[in-house]
Amino acid sequence: MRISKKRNCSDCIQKCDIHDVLSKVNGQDTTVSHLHAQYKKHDIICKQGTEVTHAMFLVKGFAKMYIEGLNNKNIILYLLKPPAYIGLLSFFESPKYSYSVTAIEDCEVCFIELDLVKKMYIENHELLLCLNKAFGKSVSTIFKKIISLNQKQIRGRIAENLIYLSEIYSANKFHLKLSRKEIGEMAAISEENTVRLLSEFAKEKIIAINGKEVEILDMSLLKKICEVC
Amino acid sequence: MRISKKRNCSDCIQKCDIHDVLSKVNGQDTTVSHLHAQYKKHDIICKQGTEVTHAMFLVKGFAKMYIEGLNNKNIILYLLKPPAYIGLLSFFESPKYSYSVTAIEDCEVCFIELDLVKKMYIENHELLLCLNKAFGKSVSTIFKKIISLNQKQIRGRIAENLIYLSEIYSANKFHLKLSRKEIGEMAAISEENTVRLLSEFAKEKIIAINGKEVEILDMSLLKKICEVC
DNA sequence: ATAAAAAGTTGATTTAAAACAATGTTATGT
DNA sequence: ACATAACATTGTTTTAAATCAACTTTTTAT
Repeated sequence: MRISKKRNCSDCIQKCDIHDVLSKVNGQDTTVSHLHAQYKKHDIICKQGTEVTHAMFLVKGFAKMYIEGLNNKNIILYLLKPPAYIGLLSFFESPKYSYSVTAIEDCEVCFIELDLVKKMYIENHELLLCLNKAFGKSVSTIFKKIISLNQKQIRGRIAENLIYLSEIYSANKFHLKLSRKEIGEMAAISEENTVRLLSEFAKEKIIAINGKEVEILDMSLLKKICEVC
Repeated sequence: MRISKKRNCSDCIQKCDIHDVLSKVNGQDTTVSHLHAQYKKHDIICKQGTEVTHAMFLVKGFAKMYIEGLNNKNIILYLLKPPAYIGLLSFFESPKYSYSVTAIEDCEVCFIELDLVKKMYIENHELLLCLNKAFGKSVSTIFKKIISLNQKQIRGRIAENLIYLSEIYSANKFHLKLSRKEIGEMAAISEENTVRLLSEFAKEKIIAINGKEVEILDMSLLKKICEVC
């Protein structure tokens, strides 16, 4: 973590739900400020097993949300794309993070006092519904992940993750911020197998890959592979 | 599902949080009644993909909570022991169940109008915290499950589940309501391997098994196997 | 009481993926 | 500019678990 400084909500490039709520309550010009922190690539934003001290909101930059497993092997559940709540799953009465979040590129995170969020969560119906909805969505995504990781073959899992990355970047051609190892961690696959499968897909003209540049050439076939394997 | 009839909360053998809250608000004698339904073993209490219509509370009998996967293979996340909320995870703004719950023995379930729960959830701080806490706990359990299913060997996973069953039944000797196939589904293992491993443990005098009767003879060794594999 | 279905078990083979080893390429630090 | 570390790739072998087949036992239905 690098620079940390207080920033007024009205100066923020993102307008989170909390800001929206405060705006409605206090008028357009809110005087609330929160700590904003800058993270460089590979910096840990929150660490599994540590105590929750703030609600966090990703303002800028992508991050990965993962569970730290055995033998230094992680499983990446999903990527966080701004604007997004970080650590939301632990907001619901869990004193410690049960997963970690790490920047995969330079990020900016807004730290909101937990007490303020809790107070507003209880007092504001709209915010409560909003946060709960985001939460519920995370959970159902995780259930699908469980089935995928356990019941699909690695080829289908890599295909699935390529589709996911395409959706996250809203493009069929994108620049990866993840290493091969990390792509593998998204699918619970070894790095060597990840490379092999990516090469296979390239050879089959399903994707084109050049270093970190990836382009999906045959999305419909990728989707078929995803369903069948 | 068999018999369904309205039952007054004060007549219920369990006193859920909602009853507790209503008691405090309206005095000890609440006139609220909810539909109670009886389920036989194997009856589906809620089905993945169907719409949430009520909040449900398990009053009597054990049930399994599972995700329906590919090729008719389920993964059982955990067992529900009364008193317990059913379908709580879908209460948080998910219109459809993302998992299923099925009775593993005769069960009684209380159906609470969703609107009532939502109203009380918003109006009552204590209930909100209570439900959120139960929810957060489910989620962190699921994360551990993900690591276990993906990173442990099947021997460790079976050991882990035997320990879990012992905890659920609060005894080192218990009568299984689950089939071998279902035990396997708790650990994402085939039925044949499940039987093999149970036989191995019996052979090694770690457990004694006689049909559905299971007794854990060496809990500390089981825990070691669970950690190492 | 009996037949059929479901569940449990055992043995053997196949398969999918990890693991291991070695080499090459790219990025980073000095 | 160069050395080192990190990342990527390729080839091969090993391993863990699934799958398949066949049989036995238990439970359920008639």
